[in-house]
Amino acid sequence: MRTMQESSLSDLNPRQQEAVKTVEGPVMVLAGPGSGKTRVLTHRIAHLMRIGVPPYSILALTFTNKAAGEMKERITRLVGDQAARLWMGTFHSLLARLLRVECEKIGFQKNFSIYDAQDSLALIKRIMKAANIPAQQFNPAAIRSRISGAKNQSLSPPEYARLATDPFEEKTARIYAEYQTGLKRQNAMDFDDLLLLPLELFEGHRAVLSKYQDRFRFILVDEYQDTNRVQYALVKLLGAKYRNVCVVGDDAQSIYAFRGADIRNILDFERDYPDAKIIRLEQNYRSTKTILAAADQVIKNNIDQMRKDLWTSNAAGDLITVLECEDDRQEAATIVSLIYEESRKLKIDLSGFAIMYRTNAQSRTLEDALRRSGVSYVIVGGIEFYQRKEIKDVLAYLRVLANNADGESLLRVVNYPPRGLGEAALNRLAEFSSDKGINLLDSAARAGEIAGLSASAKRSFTELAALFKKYRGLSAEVSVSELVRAMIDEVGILTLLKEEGTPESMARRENVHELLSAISEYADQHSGSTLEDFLQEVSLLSDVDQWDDTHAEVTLLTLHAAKGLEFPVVFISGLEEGLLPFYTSPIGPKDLEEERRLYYVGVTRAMRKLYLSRARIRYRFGDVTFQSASRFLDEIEPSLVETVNVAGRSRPQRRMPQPARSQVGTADSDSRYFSDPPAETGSDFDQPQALRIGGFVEHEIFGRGKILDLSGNGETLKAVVDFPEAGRKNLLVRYARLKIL
DNA sequence: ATTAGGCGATTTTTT
DNA sequence: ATCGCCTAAT
Repeated sequence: MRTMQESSLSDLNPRQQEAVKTVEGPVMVLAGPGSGKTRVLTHRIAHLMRIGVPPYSILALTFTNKAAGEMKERITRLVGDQAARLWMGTFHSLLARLLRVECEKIGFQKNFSIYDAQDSLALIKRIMKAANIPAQQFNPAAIRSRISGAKNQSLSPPEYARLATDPFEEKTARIYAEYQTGLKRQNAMDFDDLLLLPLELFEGHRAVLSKYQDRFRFILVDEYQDTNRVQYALVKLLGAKYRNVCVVGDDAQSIYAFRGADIRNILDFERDYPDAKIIRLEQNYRSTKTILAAADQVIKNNIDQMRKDLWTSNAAGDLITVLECEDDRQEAATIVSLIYEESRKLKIDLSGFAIMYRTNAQSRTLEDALRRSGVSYVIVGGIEFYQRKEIKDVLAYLRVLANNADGESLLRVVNYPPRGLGEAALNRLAEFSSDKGINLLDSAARAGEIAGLSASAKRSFTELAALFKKYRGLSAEVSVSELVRAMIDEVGILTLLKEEGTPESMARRENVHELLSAISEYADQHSGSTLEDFLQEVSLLSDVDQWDDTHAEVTLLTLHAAKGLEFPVVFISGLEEGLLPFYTSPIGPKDLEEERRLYYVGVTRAMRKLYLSRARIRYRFGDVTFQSASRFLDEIEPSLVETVNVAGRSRPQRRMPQPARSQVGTADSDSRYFSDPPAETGSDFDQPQALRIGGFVEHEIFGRGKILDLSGNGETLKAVVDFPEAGRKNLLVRYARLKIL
């Protein structure tokens, strides 16, 4: 859609124009996939500004920061630089911004920390340990997700406790209560609090609410189908005075019920605003007739939906191709060879291709095949930069610096680098801190008073506390990036990693350097910004936000991450019962419908060509499993589909057109797309790329090495490899990402 | 009392 | 690959 002109309203169809021009009063836009929803939103905002609405009176809530950034760019092209003053971003990031200003009214300090799921889980585990609740019996992760669920429905701990029926819920209720006080004590909020606390703020302080109601006279919400009840309540409150609320969404693309998204939000909109104008966008500009028809055949199996009649004037296009493969490796290899083929046929570069899957675990096999063939790719999500351990360690230091009360972050780094502070010493510290009612860092500063600590532990604690005090004092004098560099230098993380001297530690060191540059860059680009600003920004980055789509690379992503995106050619892999739809026990109708919507989202990402693939044998949870075809494959009429039985071919390479095996002169001679034929698994001698003792492999970090021994098989296959550079390593083949030479 | 190193379990989707 | 948990070494 980016290619379309954006300059004039006359390029919009009548429905879109209506959605743009109806600026007064409540509006709900039901926008089918590819119906130009983003264009409508950008034009609507530009239109508001053109008729004299100041940018800071417009609140535009998007699903990702990336979407907000792109939209801002497009609005800038329409109306100029004043677009920069729009309040546009995710619920989480805009409300975090609002809380920075207002949080003291609800008992937080402005420098509050934002805890991600990992931080929350650490806190929950700590609480459970202190309360002697066995983690084997009560899974901390399950408890965390229950607590999050409760918060998404804005149930307070006492309310949740009242509703608890079984022992698990009773335990959860108790932990939930302690969790909330723990967060507050540490001046920290989790993701859910970023929504919930503003709601409490508005409900408890009508003057504050009134201020923001007057401020945000025009409210727009994108991806409305995936908002939860708290978000719904926030929009309702903020919009109550002027009622200029415009929500845009598609019930058929609601895929976050597991996270609290509530379809009632769409239905209740009509109830809350009986005079709401409902506008349907049903013309699709994205996909071929074939793809759109298939999508419609899929979604009409859902009973729970608002029917839409989507149509397109695009060409009929190619049939949808279903690939039936022997196993997951063959599936991956087939996809790779088809990418090669299609990119030549359609004359598009690798950025036009996406491979989608239901679970992150599926990416590994696909990555292997891509890497073997020298096809460059990016993964959206997975282990991203800001999730890496060394990055989180450095950020934890910065978070304590910004917010001394942040105990979770302090505990993360209290003994990294090793300072001789183990469990026993930390227990004493925690005890002291709760006795005195002061935070952990202040307790550390007074470690001398703590009975039962060794002299060396006392010294370590006070030195650590002094370190934070010193840099806190410096923060007024030097720039953020100087401050951070000096502190990390003194802490000695870089030296520690250097001394370790392994290739992994060198890579980690690189990452830390990269983080330091990122901070400098941020400080340069945002003059007057503080450490808190930077930390807030990185805490709220989503997977898609971190996706750099400027390179010619194949994109790998989950179906969830694919929302809002489009690609000329889409592969959806793993169309198997249990995987897509995903289930481990018999699936209920509600869950099945959500799985179907997820599938629908994937199908409707495709512009020109859609491939659906499945494998008969898949390695899952360390076992070989026999997979049957997904019921979703049967939901598309046979007339729209051609089925290729890759597995059944005696010589798969014969029919599946192959690029030359030698990587000589294709048109784009500098990119080596392909080096191996699709793997035929099952027999012993057809695996030239199999690991064998005495063979050579290459590891991303360790470099080249020789295989000394192999043991186990399948998921548990282990290899002993001698690397001249890095020494002898015991590797789990499944994770080591070895390239066979 | 702390730490390093080995072993087993673990994977639905995520702001 | 990473985490928690265990044991042996310091």
